Amino acid sequence: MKLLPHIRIWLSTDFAQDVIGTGRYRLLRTIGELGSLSAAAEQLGISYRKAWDDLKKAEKSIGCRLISKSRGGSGGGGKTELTADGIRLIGLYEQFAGKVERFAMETFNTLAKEIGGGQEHDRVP
Amino acid sequence: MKLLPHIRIWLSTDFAQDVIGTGRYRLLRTIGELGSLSAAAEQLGISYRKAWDDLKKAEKSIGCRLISKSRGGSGGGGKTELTADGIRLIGLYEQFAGKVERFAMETFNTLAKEIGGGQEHDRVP
DNA sequence: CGTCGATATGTTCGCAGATGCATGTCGGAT
DNA sequence: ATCCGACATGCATCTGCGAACATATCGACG
Repeated sequence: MKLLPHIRIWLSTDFAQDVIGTGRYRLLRTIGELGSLSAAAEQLGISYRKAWDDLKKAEKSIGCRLISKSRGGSGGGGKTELTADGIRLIGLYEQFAGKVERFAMETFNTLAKEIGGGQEHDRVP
Repeated sequence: MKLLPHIRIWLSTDFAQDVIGTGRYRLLRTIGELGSLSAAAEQLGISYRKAWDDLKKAEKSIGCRLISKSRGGSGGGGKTELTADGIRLIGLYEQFAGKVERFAMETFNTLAKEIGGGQEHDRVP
C-alpha cells in the first residue's frame, strides 16, 4: 500500500472554472520567457493551435487580457509579452501551488507514518 | 481578478495513478455506511455500472482488495463491507484532503491579500 | 430446489475535447 | 510596395470516456 499524493491545483473564478492550472501556467511562463506564442508552443511540445486555444480560454475565464501581442517585425516575426495581469497571475499561481504542494508532501509523510504502518493483504488477482 | 483556488487531491502509487479521489472516497464511504454497493450507487446518483467500475479500478491501482463481498441472503440480498485496508485508505484520504484543503484556503487568502490588490485592466471583449 | 436481489461483466452509442490540416491576416523591415 | 513569419481561426477528424442497455451468475433463505 505504498501511496503518494498527487495534487492538481487550479485557480477559478465565481463565474468560470479552470482559469489556470499547471499546463496553462507553464504556457504563460514560457511565453514570457521567449516572447513568442508559437515558440512557446514548440518548446512545450504542443501544437500552436492548442496553445492558442488554451490562452483564449484562460483569458475568457478570467475576464482580462493576459498577453499583449503584435505582428510584423524583422523577418515578419511578431512579439508577445505578458500583461501586468498576466505577470501577477503566474506569480500568484507559482507561489500558491508551491506552498500547497510542499505542505501536502510534509503532511502526507506524517500521516502515512501514523496510519499506513500496515502491510498489504488480499492481493488482488 | 477575483480568484479562488480549486484543488483536486488524489492518492496514487508508483505504478498506477488515480487510486482514490473525492468521487471514489465518497463511494467507499457510502458503501461502508450502507453495506451495499448497489445501494451506495443509488444514493450517490450514479449507475451501478459506474460504481462497480470505479471500485475495480481503485482495487487494481492500489493492488489490494478494498471491500469484501458476498451474495445471497435473506431476500437474495448480499452484503458488502470495507476491508481493513479499505478503512485505512478512506481514513488516510479524509485526513489528508481535509488538512490540505484547509491549508490551501488560508494560504490563498493571505497571498491574494498581498498580491491581488490590483484592479482589472483590459477587459476582454 | 426455486426465488430473489445483489454482484459481475460485456456491448454499444453518443459526445466532448484533442489533434491535425488549411487558410486568412497583419504590419514592421527592407 | 513587397515579403515574411508569427498571429488568428475555421473545419474535418479522431479518440477516449461515460452513460445506457442487456444479461449472466451466485448463494443464503424459505
